Amino acid sequence: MDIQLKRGLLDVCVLAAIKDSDSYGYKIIKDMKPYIALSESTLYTILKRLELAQMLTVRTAEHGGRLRKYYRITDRGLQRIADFQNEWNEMLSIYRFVTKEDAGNE
Amino acid sequence: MDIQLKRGLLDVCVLAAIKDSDSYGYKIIKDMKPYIALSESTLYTILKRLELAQMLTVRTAEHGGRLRKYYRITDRGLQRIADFQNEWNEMLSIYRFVTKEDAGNE
DNA sequence: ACGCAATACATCGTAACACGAAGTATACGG
DNA sequence: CCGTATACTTCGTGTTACGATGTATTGCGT
Repeated sequence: MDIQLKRGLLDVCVLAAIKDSDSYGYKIIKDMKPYIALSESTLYTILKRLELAQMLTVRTAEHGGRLRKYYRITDRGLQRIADFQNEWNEMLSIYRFVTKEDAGNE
Repeated sequence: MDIQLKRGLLDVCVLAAIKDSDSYGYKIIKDMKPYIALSESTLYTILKRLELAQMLTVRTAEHGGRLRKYYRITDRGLQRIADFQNEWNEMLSIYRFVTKEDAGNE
């Protein structure tokens, strides 16, 4: 998928990936992979950005003798997902603009 | 609309704006405005990029004693629009991933 | 015991890109 | 003659996705 198109989707996708239950970096990448692939460096950048925007909180916990960072979505993060649904409607209107046939063309 | 979300849409929108008949900068901006707003500096950057990618051709013509650059879409540009329809399907699947309710939540 | 893949997170430099600001120049209405 | 619309251009900046690279631990096969 085109990298430019991904840009607006990635943040929301990461939020969606932790929406139902806390998750951590490696798992988020795996969960998102079937829908949208992203590299580790990208993910951790996004997670930091979302934390800064207070759309998620971080908690460090031990798992199998190793430290993991668990991410939990906040109300603000949930709101971001809700906002995305509105943006989707705008995108739909743009989609129709792009794909509309010339009048009298068919 | 979120700037990141716009990024993947702008190129295709500009192509769509000149698809049915040749157009020029100022008019393209006006035609797109109801769907997606963009500044002049952005538009001319995009037009240059699309020309480089051979998705449109440029022709300078006089109009009312003033020079105008008219842009015409090429086959490659039309193909880009067709490709966008496939990308849209990918986006739809991402949209469903983002907005799906937790199983057993309702 | 040793190596190697998988797990897990972090940092750095780069290139693409949208935008505001500012500039240039002409047409036209009041 | 002045302001607004038209029309295109250039420059600097901030955001961002990514590859490359590094660090460290677990667990499995042999």
